[in-house]
Amino acid sequence: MKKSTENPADLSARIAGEIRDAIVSGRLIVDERLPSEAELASQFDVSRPTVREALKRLAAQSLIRTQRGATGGAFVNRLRFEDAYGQQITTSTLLLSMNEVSFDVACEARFTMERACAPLAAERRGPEHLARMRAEIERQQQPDLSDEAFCASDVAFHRALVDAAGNPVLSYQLAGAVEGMLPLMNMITFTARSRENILRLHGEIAEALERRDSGAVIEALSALEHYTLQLGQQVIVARTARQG
Amino acid sequence: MKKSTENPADLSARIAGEIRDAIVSGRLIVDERLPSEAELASQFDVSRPTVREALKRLAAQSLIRTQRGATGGAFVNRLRFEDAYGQQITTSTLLLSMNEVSFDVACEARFTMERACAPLAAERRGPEHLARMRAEIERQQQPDLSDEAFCASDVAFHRALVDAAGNPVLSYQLAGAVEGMLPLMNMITFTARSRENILRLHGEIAEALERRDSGAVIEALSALEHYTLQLGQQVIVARTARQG
DNA sequence: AGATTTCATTTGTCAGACATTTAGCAGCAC
DNA sequence: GTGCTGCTAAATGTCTGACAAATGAAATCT
Repeated sequence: MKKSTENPADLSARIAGEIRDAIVSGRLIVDERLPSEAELASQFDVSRPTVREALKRLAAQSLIRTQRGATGGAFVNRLRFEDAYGQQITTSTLLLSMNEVSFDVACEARFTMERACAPLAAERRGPEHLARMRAEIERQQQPDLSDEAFCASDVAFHRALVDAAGNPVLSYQLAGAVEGMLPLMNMITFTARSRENILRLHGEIAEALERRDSGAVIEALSALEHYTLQLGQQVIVARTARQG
Repeated sequence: MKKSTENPADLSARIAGEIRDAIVSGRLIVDERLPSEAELASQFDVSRPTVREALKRLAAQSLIRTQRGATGGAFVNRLRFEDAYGQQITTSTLLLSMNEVSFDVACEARFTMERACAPLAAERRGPEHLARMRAEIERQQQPDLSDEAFCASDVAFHRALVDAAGNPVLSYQLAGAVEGMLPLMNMITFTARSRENILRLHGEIAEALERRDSGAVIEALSALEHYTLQLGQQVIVARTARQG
């Protein structure tokens, strides 16, 4: 009952773990101030640099924030979605880029979840969501758009679709799944023809959402999944050829 | 173009950011060894403790691992799902427990994603998944089971369902959504009657999955969502009453 | 009373040292 | 030559002590 994690870890990791447990279990509540570094050092019977390493670990996970000065110190951070987004995206990106996950699997997961959002989005979408989607469609029509900008706009489009579901947890999960695929998507060369195909499907999605026709949204998303998979295959082939 | 993050941050945060960018962008590849702490200190023109704080930040995100000894050092870590799970669960748990997300919203997100797994699971489920689910159902029937153990078994049951979809990214996302709700679920007092209801639905899910009837799985999951929401409401009421 | 100064507290950073771990090499015995 | 032993060097882990910078609050002056 004394130490939650296994023994032979680094001191700073152990201390970070103990404080993390205290936060997650609720023994330390939001905005509560932790003891000063010197006090923690004496409590855990270690030096201040060791305590600092532990605190930096927690700061990296956005569990605490620090403040300098007389009334400063380390405070339990109220985890915000923006903070969680960043970590989620970093993690997803790495899982993909390190080949731990294939493009196909990531693609399937992404569109599976996105389709799951369709019924909610069809029910709850507001005019602002339609406007955002239409704006991105318009941008995607500009012929002098770079491939990277096209990808970014594509992400924004799907982001609007997911946000229309009105559930921040879904938005958060999808952010990782969609933006994590960005690096690979950015390797795709979008021909005029492929842009045309994508644009047509985006248009269908927007229209279906306006009609609150979730079935049509799902259908268009499935078509888009199939097409994205095709485009992704080309990148995979090119990449493995270069590596081999 | 020189520094990706804003200027007035801590040195250790800036250094961690630069190394993180190098990893995410692929300039540092998996299992590559970073320069020693002393070399990094001289490269960034800071002291070794500062470098160490930066490295601990990265270690907290499982981006690097360190090894002591002659050929030791910091190595770019191949991010594994197990590592990602832990962080995902911690993050989800905190988002919920800090009231940043309501139980209803989390519940909706969870079951929405879980239903999305149903078609894949119905198609790909193997005997081992059915066996795991049946084992958990059996455990849940034991009348002397504590509420916490019942919850844990419930999580394991749904975990098996999601794993049956055969997509590790979905498993990863759902792990956060489901296990993040555990602390709140653990506050529920499961009466004999509520256990009976849940067990019946679990049985329906397992049977439907065996028949590869995704429609029936989705139906049972929706019923379970509705019932979970009811149980959750009681907890919310109790909690706000205690706080107010 | 209000403005200014001083001060104590706390985090941020640095320098240097020692402990510990670990791989590789040299040397010795067989 | 082979195999074991011990040494050595390199690297991380930890400690001590110190100073810099920020910041709020108390003390002081006008």
